[in-house]
Amino acid sequence: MTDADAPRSDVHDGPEADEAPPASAHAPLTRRPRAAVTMHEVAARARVSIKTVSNVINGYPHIRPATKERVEKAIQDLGYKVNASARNLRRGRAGVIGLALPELALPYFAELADEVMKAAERHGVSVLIEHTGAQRSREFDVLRSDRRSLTDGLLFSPLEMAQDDVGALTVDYPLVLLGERIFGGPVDHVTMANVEGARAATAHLIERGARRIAVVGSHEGEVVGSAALRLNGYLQALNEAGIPMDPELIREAGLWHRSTGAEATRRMLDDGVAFDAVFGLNDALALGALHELHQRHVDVPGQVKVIGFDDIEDAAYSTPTLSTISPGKQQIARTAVDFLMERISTPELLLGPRYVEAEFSVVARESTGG
Amino acid sequence: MTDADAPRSDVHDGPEADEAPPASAHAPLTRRPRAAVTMHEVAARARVSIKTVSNVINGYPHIRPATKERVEKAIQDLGYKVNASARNLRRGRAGVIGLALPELALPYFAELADEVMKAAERHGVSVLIEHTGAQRSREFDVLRSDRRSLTDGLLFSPLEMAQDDVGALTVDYPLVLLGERIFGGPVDHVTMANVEGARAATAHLIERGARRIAVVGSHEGEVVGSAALRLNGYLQALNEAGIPMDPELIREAGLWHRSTGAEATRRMLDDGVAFDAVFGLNDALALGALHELHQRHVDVPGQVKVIGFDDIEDAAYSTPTLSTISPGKQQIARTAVDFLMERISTPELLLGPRYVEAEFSVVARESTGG
DNA sequence: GACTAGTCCTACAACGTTGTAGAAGAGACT
DNA sequence: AGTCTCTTCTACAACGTTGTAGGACTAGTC
Repeated sequence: MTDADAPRSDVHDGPEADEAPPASAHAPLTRRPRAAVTMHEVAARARVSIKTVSNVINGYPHIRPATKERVEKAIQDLGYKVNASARNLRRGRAGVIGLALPELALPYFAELADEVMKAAERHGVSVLIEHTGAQRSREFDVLRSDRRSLTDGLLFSPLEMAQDDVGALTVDYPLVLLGERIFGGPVDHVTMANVEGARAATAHLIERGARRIAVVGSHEGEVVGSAALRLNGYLQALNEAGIPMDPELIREAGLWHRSTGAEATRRMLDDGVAFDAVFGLNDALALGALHELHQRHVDVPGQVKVIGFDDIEDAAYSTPTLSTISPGKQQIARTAVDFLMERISTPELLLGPRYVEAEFSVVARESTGG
Repeated sequence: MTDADAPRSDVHDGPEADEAPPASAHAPLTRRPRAAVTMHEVAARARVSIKTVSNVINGYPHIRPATKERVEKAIQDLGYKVNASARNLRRGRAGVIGLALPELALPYFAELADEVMKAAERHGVSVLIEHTGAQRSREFDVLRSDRRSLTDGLLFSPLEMAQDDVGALTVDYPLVLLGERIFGGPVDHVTMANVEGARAATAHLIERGARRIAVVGSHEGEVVGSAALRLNGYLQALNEAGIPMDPELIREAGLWHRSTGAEATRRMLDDGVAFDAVFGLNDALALGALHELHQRHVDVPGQVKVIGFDDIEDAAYSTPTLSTISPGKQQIARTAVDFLMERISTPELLLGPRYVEAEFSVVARESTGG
């Protein structure tokens, strides 16, 4: 049972370099620099065909235990790793999905990315993250980028594209849209219950006795988009409660950062507008408002109640802790990844675009006396 | 000038499926499901060899302008995109680097990832992010994962592996280590000036009059690691100022979250330990401390000054705003990516492991009286 | 008008894997 | 013994790209 006389069948097409230089004891310290082990080498060592190695790796059932062991040992010994490029080429699939979002430094997107990665892991795929930097042109670029061929599909969360750009969503790879910039496109769309969530946030403030509820973060003239939808929910709640809307209480903030939230609040205070609550259209804005109110020695929740939207982690640790709407990030991520993987694995199934709004909940914390 | 009679040279090995089914008028509405355009089809349309298409795409200089135009038009017409798997297989390079970190939901890592992606973009490569969830076993897994063949190299930021695990860093692909868990490994290492930064933070508190400076976030028994190094810097600063160290002021916190920072502070207050400053070993801890001090109506910076470490974005928007040490995240990211790309593109250059500490700065904000 | 030196293009053979087809042998049933 | 089925394995040909080698021109040189 020596190695030498084995009938090495499939060896002729293996790399010739594999033959040891005859009897010249080569310095074993010279580690071979970068020659990755291939199936051929494993096959030669285990004295099976390269296809059998492939079969072992892919869990093909009809393999004699002895053979399987021999192959597995050879894999161990040589430290073999499958070459993903070759496998992907052959299988026509990359095992990678793309996630395009504005910026990881924005907490909501970092947390979303986190959930997406966890969801992707359940499907055994990796995630390639791409930044758009919230630049319109880069959002278009991402859709047509060469990198698309590195991924089997894309989760796309635009922040600048608008309803008119719906045409750009017609692409020849699986695409799932996130967010609320575009509706009714030709693709699966997973989003949060913006209108209902905002209505609930506002209703929560009303329940706690607020009557002059300021909104921070509106976007003048917007029709869809988080700002418009959430403002809509706010107006619905006021209406339901029979509270008149006061335009002075609706404050613009282009970017939804703490700084802009603080600034909008500052202006409102400077304008002398009376209010007993602030609805920040996202948590960053609300935290900014909180910050400014504290600066001005306005008691929260005593004089002014504050609520946000998104339930980012910070909201639980601010001073005071921030009430907010939890939009179901995990459900969004899971649904989106499930949809995408479904499209990827059964492209022949030509079902129409699906639309899902995740379930939200009101998280009552100190900032609303909660 | 029809297409039909063109002498289609290189076509015999093109996909046979391309031939239309004989005269059966197939419903034109049935969009061809998923047959990506290949170079073969572009070549056939432009009536050149497939290699010429490749040459055009890769900017090979000796191509007649007319030919080039014809090829480019065909690419346009067919919407051709190169297949990354095939290219990578052939080139032996993926154009993707891995970034393994504990969790994106931790602000420091989200911001680091952001900077890494920007740095990667300058090199024209994509970033595949992997979570370790701060689990020791997963940190080992990441180093040996199958996914390594999807990437040309790895930026690795462990949080649980320790000095003893240095052996695991001997891998056969380019690897750059981040963080301060392991030193003196066989790989390039980029980190921040933990000791010096912590010393500066402590000195800053001393300058502002603090004498009983509590530390929140220590890790008992740790020798390397951010906790140990930063504690070390703290002790050095005390020593330089001739202030005796009081063990009661050094408070443990395993995880560096706001909640644990708040809790450690709470315990310290409950214990009745007197202190006039808190050095949170990271910003999250410091923000937690800030939160707890506020709950207990302790004035910051009046009664107690607080400083953190990392300069996460939140630090600038807390109430009061948090002084901190800015560790040079951008420099870290850029240096790490530069090192990695250098290793990837010139693997034959066997230079020894390099070690870089980024430059830090003290950011004085309200929490230390600004 | 033969040589050399480009220029522009093509054919072929890889890269490392997996799907398809099928061969060889063992066992089970006529 | 002959047929059938199942198990276990192998050979071959792809997947779509690019490096190598070289062929067919054109233009310049002596």
